[in-house]
Amino acid sequence: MRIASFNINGVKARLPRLLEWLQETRPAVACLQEIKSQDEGFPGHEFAAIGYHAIWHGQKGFNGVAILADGVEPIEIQRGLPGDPTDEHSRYIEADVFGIRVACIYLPNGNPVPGPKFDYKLAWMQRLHARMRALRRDEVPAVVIGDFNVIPEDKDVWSPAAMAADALMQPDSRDAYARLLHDGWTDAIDTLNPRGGVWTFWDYQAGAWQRDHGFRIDHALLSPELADRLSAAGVDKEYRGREKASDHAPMWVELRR
DNA sequence: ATGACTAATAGCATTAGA
Repeated sequence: MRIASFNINGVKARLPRLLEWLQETRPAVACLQEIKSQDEGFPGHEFAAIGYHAIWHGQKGFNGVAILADGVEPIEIQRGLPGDPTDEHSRYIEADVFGIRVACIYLPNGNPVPGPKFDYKLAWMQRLHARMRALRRDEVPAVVIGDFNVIPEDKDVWSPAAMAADALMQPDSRDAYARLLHDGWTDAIDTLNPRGGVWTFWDYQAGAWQRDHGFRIDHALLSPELADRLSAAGVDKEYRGREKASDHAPMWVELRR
């Protein structure tokens, strides 16, 4: 069973690419980030027409997340990341699908550093840590998947020097990511590609795609109950090269039944 | 090199992304 994640950078702008990817790769669950749509503008009927049921948490202009499931209705557990009632960003949605707890996240970018956006990123990561500890306590098979906006190690970026000042690879960002893993979560792509060199994002600018100047910021973290079932993980890289592509490529994990 | 693209919203530029 495949669970996939795709930062689509606009659900309306990306709709043809998105439908194409769903039909060609047919993941059981597809988590979307940056739908950049209000709830009422989300094209749920387009996904229903090809057999996917969806739940979503939208917002005007930017952010926004969704969970699509092949042939079943996701059972929504949580909308919005708990821990700060003043946070109005739509960056978290969690559901039970096929007996698995699926948390779809769009972690704040945090640039520029330093500043209030970076502070928000680190605070958001603390709240995510608390939520993930709660998931571990419940001992449910769980996957936290999406755009983490963290380059975990130097092996996960084409040029550590070029990105050194970026929020995505500040020591504070990396430490916070490592703390998530310390509770027993498995970074699926990293576990199966320990030497690194796997990218999920290529900037639109400066010919980054053509030069393969990318990095890995989209991750799937598996609870111990699910890590035992991991059989493969990868990136659908070729979709980054298609017409009107997102700046992210889809990534996925394959789980044994 | 405070650059370069792209999407969304409201325009005839600005914000946000990473």
